[in-house]
Amino acid sequence: MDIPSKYDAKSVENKWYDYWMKHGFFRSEPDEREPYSIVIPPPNVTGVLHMGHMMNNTLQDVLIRRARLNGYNACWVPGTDHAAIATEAKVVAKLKAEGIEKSDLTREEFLKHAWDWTHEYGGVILEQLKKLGCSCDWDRTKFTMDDDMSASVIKVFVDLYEKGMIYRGYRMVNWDPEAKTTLSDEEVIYEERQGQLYYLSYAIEGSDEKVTIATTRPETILGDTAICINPNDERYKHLKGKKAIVPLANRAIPIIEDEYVDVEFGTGCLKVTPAHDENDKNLGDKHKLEVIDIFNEDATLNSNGLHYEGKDRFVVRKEIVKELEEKGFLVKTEDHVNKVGTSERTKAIIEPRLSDQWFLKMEELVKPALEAVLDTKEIKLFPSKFENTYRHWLENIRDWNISRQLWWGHQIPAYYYGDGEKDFVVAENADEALAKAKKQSGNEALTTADLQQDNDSLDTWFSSWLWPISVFNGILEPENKEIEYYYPTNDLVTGPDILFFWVARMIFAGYEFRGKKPFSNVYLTGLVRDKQRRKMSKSLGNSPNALKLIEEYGADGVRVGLLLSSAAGNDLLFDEALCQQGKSFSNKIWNAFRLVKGWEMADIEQPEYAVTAIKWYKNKFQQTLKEIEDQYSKYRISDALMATYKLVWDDFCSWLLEMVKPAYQQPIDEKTYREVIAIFEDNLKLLHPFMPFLSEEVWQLMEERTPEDALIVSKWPSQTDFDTEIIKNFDFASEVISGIRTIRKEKNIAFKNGISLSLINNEKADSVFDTIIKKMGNIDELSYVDEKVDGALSFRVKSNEYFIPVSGAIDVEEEIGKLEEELSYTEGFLKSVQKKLSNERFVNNAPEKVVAGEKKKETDAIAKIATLKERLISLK
RNA sequence: GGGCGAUUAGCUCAGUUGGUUCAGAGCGGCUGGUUUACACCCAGUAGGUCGGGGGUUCGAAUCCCUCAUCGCCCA
Repeated sequence: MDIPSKYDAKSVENKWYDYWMKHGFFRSEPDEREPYSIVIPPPNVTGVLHMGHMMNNTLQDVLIRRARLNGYNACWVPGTDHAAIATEAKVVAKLKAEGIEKSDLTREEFLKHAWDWTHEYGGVILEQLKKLGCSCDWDRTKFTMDDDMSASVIKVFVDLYEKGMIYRGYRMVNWDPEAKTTLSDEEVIYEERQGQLYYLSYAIEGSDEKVTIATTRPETILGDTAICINPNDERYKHLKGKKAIVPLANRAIPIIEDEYVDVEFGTGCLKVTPAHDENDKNLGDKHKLEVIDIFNEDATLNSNGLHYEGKDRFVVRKEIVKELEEKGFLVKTEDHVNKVGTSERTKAIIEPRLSDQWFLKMEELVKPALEAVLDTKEIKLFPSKFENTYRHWLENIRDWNISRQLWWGHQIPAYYYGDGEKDFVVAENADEALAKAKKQSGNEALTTADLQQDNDSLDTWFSSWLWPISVFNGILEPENKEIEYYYPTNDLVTGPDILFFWVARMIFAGYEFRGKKPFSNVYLTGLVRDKQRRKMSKSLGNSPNALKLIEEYGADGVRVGLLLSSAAGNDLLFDEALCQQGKSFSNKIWNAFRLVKGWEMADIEQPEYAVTAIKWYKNKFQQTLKEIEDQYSKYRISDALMATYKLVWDDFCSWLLEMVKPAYQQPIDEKTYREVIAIFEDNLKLLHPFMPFLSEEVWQLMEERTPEDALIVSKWPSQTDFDTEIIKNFDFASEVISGIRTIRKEKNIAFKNGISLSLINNEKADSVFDTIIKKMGNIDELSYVDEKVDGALSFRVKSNEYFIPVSGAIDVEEEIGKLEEELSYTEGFLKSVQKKLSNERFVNNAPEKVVAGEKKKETDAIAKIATLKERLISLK
């Protein structure tokens, strides 16, 4: 068979993915095995794969493939999220481009467009995940707006309402004037902006006096309903009980007192606009102030805005400052940096706004969620540093505003039958609503036509917080076989940016609706950044095209590249060079396979070096496997990969294969061959979670396999005891080989020229690796001697001395120089050890083990110094 | 403004409860090497007063204090 020297990822990836799919290896159904389940963090249904997804899903695939190899019934549930604001915004923009305004459409018409859009672009991202090798159970693919998923959301809403946990309130909310909807606190991003502080002069009613206030938002003076001073502020005491006149509006407003006012800020005198500021609203409630809302829903001014009606808030800010200045109300302006809230999705500046919204009480939901993560550790966060952040958020949480003024999403199941504030019912459908409405109103004549369903829809997260339950239909049929089997799920892999949006809320939902945690472990990945530490984003254009990367480096190469430097919770500075490293690794494994595959077997005796080499590798493999298991258990996936990488590249390829390799064009004995193949197979199993395609390809090329024998469903190597002695002996031998190589290099002795080696075995080193030293160093003759060999080059490993005689004169001066350097270094080392040992307090206080270690160092150093000195004398 | 975390080799990071190797890895660098699996390779090698200062201890990258710089979360 002629195998190309370069691994060609493109030609094999689709082949194996189809094969795995065809044989249903990703499929999971409840059976007698122990389950291992993961639910995917559902990406935006119309989104495309970006680096964050790639990393996130690679990690999930590693976990799920490893679980599968470990004999679990592995189930990875894929799906997508309807992403209310983002998707609605895209559809609105698309319609606009076609000359259609959303306001010209009915809800039904708009939803039809939205569904068309979803069907056209929906699920592209899932196809991309397949290219990456993700082994999701695609038959389970869910969408947050599937009928059953929607029904779950509505049922939960009704339940919570009936429990008194959902209420309607007239509250200050975060208003996105661009999307014309409210946002939850978590969807607001605070940014520092350079602005100005305007000092405005208000006249005092019935006097010539004026008072100056400082504000960052001069346009809101039209909504002012009070001036507030601190009662402890001597400067303004005389104003108590008086009234001030709002400039331009000429309204008289009361001057109130409250300790809330910071006397240090501005002039120590505050204008109060209850309709447009959270703190002012609180003041207003406390002092029973009038509320004047000056904005429309798109943040243009309404009729309270006088002659500014219809103009945008920022246009008005400029114009009103000009007018105030012209009319003498503007005292001065100062530069001022302030934090403004912006919409996570539309980037619009958030306007605090009073409106009727739906809220979910948080107080009770938070308790079990805090306990599970911080006390019982029923749910573990990796890395644990996020526990602090989690605690802080949960302890300061406010009720969750769950209504959105959007059409794309789950419509709130509240039905109004009258104009009164309480003339509504909450029900799962119109029929039930009618029955409830009749009962509640006492009006038996009501018909469905009299009911008006709430126009708002629910926050996207109000559906995704149910995800681990609803994908198994655990809301509608709480005792079905699937939910009982797969829930709680095992691991969740997601970014820390949605720790609050999603993770915490799933924990709330899990305890509230199942009385159980939704998952046991949460692995929080870092954000993917570019080399300059900038977040990957479309606007910066610094996000590489995911599919192009796969094409260039192979899915396995990209997976390895992403995992190599992605310690949990640490940001990943993405560099394509890492994918190149992954690709090189693929090629390395490929070529190891080519080498082994090319060997001719013969009925010859197994050489001693091969016996030893294989014995060593088997122990080394076990040692590494133990390490890898430990790293997996701590979710240190990149460390597990690095350990695998070094095992395969260094120990397997560079050492084992070189050690057992037959001479050029010579056959290999059958026993060694079989053992190397078995070892190779075990390596492939360790590699499979990271590099599924390459490992399966090599596995299948090794021999004919039935589908049941495919690598993806093979058995993970089991752990056994291992002998550390042989590993130590090997390490010693490898230092000897290294010494030989160094001398060869320094003296320009080509490897093909055999040399002889003599040694004084002060260390009483085991001779078991001698045949290997001979082979790896191309040593013709290896002899044990008692005396120094004159006229030979030498090196030392611990206190052992090695001599390589060379033809012609050796450079005595150079040799002496080297020896002296080594001697002075060792003497310095001995001195520091002896200093420690002569310190009584050290000897008395340090543990015996440590003292013994130091004494051993002392003995070794003394022995080495002796050999060095003797050698020097013989040369001089 | 409040809270949390970080600062170790040119880069990205390990370093577990303070103590066996006078601090480790990968990448990159440098030097040499291609008839004999792989130059997407092999071999060898250099590189760090563990951010600064102080303290506790027989002993500190590790614990405490302080300063500096950076990041994240919240208001």
